[in-house]
Amino acid sequence: MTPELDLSRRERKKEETKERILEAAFALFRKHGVEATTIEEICEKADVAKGTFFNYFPHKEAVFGYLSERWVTDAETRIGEILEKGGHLWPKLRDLFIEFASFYEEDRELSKHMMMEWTRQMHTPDDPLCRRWDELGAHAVRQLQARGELRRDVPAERASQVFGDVYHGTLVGWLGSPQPPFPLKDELRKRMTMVLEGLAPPAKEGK
Amino acid sequence: MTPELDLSRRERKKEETKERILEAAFALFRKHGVEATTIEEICEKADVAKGTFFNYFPHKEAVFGYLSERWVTDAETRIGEILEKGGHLWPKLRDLFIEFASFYEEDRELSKHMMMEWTRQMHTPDDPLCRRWDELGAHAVRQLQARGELRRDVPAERASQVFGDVYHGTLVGWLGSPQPPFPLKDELRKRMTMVLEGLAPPAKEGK
DNA sequence: GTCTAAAAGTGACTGTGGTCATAATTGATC
DNA sequence: GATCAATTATGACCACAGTCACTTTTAGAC
Repeated sequence: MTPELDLSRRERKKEETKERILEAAFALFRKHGVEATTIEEICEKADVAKGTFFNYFPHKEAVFGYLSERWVTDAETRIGEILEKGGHLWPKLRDLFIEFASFYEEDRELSKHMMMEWTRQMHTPDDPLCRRWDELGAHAVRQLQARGELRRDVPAERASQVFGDVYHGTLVGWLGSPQPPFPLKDELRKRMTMVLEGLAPPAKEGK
Repeated sequence: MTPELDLSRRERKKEETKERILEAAFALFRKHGVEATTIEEICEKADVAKGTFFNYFPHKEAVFGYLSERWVTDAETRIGEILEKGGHLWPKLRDLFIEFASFYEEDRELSKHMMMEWTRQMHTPDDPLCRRWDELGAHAVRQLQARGELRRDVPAERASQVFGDVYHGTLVGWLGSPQPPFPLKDELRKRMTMVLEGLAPPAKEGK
């Protein structure tokens, strides 16, 4: 999770400072809420000057980019593992994404802010993280197509975007739904299945 | 567009003030950009005190809620008109939404902020505008189902949400795509068609 | 007209976000 | 060790967002 390997002292210190800021920020967010936490409080807890915070993050909510980054990295790893193995991909991919939803169920408020920040990043042309996410999705869809689990006549990018939109939209809808919210994982499964079935390849006689 | 009908003087003045603030805000947004415009500048141009601004909007970007409101109202009207008439609904609905995309093409920066604000509203439980939007979508889908243009075995709410997610996701993707962006309307048509075809009712022998 | 309560408007005030010139630290070179 | 350039840290500083106690306006009641 923290690849410190063989960095110079300077680089290590930099990592440490960033880590301290992140830890302080999330601890305070969880304790007092995101809105109620000021950057100065984060800095005090992390024992750095205010200016230092801005050397690492352009604004308070940008620390949520760290969560997105971890999220995407995890997804890359887990999807990579699934693609290596044989058998039907779809049920595994679907269940993986449903499993990932646990993260959102854990802390709604934090998740809302992470989502807002993710959306902000989406509005940034050529954001590297969004790029990675897009490529990951397209890659997965190409594999589904290669194994005959998805129609081959739709561009992988488009199909992947549609899946992503539905996944993302469901999460946002859930985060905004009044308490108690609808069952997230169940709804995710149903919507994703709905979309997949619409993109299923034409049935062949055999099997 | 401005239903002044028979309001008391007080109500008329209130409307006027709000209108002045909105006009001033959008004029400045277009001239100097949203970030660069301060609330104080908006107030000066609108000739109101700063406190007055906050009587109408909780923060600067909330003025974009006005655009969303108009957007949804327009959609309600236009969709209502379409539903009243006969014939195939889908091509008309699809073209309507594609036509609505013109709004986003007109001013990308403004659209980004409107989208961000819309997303923020989505995170607010029981936001009345989001409710209206949801109900409108579900209603339209129910009509599609009633006329046999969409499978009847999927809940209208779910299908509507999926359409909404894809529409919204495509717009966000377009707003964040590097210049020159991909052709928005073309992509919208293709993605929406893709989803609809996946939800088409099983073909009957006749026709 | 006067009186009153409620609504709308006001701007001085305050706390925070964010900047930037400067200081301190690092590691490479001699 | 001394010197230097590049990187990182600092906190005084300023502009702005947002609040709130107060003033003004409005629309009835009499």
